[in-house]
Amino acid sequence: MASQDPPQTVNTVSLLGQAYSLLGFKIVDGVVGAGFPQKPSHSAVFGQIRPEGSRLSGLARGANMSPQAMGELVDELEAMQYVVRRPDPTDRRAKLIMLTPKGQACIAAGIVTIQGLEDQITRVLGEHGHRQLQHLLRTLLDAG
Amino acid sequence: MASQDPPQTVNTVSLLGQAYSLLGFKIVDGVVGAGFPQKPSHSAVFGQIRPEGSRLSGLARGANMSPQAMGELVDELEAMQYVVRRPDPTDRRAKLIMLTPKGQACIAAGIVTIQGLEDQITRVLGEHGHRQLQHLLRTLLDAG
DNA sequence: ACCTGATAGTCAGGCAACCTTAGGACTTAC
DNA sequence: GTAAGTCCTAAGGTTGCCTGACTATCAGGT
Repeated sequence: MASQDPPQTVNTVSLLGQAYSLLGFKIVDGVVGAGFPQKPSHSAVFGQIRPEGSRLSGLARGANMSPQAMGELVDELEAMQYVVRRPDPTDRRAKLIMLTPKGQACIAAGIVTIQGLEDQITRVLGEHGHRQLQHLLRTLLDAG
Repeated sequence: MASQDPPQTVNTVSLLGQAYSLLGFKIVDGVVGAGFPQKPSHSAVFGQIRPEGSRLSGLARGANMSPQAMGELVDELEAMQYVVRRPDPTDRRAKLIMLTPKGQACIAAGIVTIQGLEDQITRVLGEHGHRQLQHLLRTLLDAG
């Protein structure tokens, strides 16, 4: 979403978008740079998959997308050997999406990358500023 | 970009993304609600077109996309009579994308909508909080 | 045991918003 | 006056999602 004001009067929404885009790419770059090739959309899986395994439909709901779209993401991650599909012992309709050791290492790299970014934000804004930013954003979201 | 932490430890990037997405949709909703149907991608044009007219290639650079993609957006806006293509008198290779009166009215509605949102943000965060949020985001972006 | 209705996953096809490659019209610099 | 660069367009591909239709399974009532 771009500004509809003259460029110098940048609005809050535009600032939010730029900051998000900047940091989002840095995360993927960091993880890819650590030797775990992936696409941005894959974080919809990595971001919420549980250690005991998650169901496709649950992942889809959590990422707010259709089960079909999530199925495609899982296909790709399975081909890259980050996850496997296993029959769910408690429900023969379902399959559990489970992380392989490689997938676990990828998530670990993601956590390291994100923590590094958070540290970087703290360095730029100061600890107080960083906390304040989070608080302001959360307040904004709660007011929705 | 989803969190790669457990859900309760939401990170800054995720917060930024949510806030951006929330507000971005509100802008388009506001303008559409004011009687100016359009797609979110069209704001890439409305957000930066100049009153004297802009060139396609300039708009494309400003929106960080290919001239071809921008051409398609302009095609759509032209079909909806928000803009017209006129030959640039100073360069016969180029065409100037110019707002029609309807396009100008649409931008005016956009400005009103954004101002309303900014006011809403101020109401939620307080004037001090809003200024602080902008300052923090700008600092973050400058540090790139 | 049987039918009904919901749920889990998959297959097929489609659409939006970008991209790259290629090329024709025109301008500017040497 | 030619070469190189810029402005736009045409054609086709990719990504990331969607809806619709289908099968297998489950859970509830009868």
